[in-house]
Amino acid sequence: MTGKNLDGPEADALDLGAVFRALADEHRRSVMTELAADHSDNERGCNSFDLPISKQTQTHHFRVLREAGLVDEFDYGNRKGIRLRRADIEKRFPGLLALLGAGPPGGTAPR
Amino acid sequence: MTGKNLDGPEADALDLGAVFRALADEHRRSVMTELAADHSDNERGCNSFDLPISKQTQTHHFRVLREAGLVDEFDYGNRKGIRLRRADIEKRFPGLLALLGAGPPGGTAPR
DNA sequence: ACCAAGGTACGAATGATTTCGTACCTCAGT
DNA sequence: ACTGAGGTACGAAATCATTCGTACCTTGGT
Repeated sequence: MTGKNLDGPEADALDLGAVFRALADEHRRSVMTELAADHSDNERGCNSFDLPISKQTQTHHFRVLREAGLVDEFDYGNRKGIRLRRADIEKRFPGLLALLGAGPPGGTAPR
Repeated sequence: MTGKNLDGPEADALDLGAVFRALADEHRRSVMTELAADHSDNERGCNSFDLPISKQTQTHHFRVLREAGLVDEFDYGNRKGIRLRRADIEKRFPGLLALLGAGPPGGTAPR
């Protein structure tokens, strides 16, 4: 098989608490910010995020994102990919993804 | 004096991580949801939220909300009040407060 | 069949959060 | 001046999160 889907919650079942908890972590938020910024919404290799943490910890974080319903995860045994669940997120929490762009307290347009 | 203001971060300094961390807790989120729902934005007694936790713990939670920049806190020695920093929040993270209404996974209009 | 790269499972250590007990403070009313 | 309601400070217990070490699995290539 070319890719097995690991599933998270249904679109309507996304829980705001789980979502905020997922986005509270800096590493997970950086992943989500990158995903939200790229509007092509292509599947992306889990290795392509430059996370300064061990792979075991990365496994943990990607799992949290999936269980919060923020990404779909694809397991190729060898390699893994995730894809932003943009439509589901926008449907249930419109505007949430746009917030990720407001990132650093310096703002997008300093002064 | 009739009310001393305890201060949190400036409007431009609101940190997304701190905000998400603050909103990740169920009790704090319930407070914020109530505040966001009432558009009068009046100062509100800290006692008026029916939190099922001890007062020491409430002190802790209100402090977290203030330090995240989500509310202003007013100390009357005897009694305390908080007020939603709606304008500041909307300016820095537009749409965030609206998300709090999407609360329970049942949705606002179940079938 | 072997190896290397990427990933997971399990468990442990560390760190942060949540919670409350005890003690104390402040104002309003009596 | 006393009391009661509401709040805080400090500290401790318990719980949850983050992180990684070790061991193992899977796929692709040699």
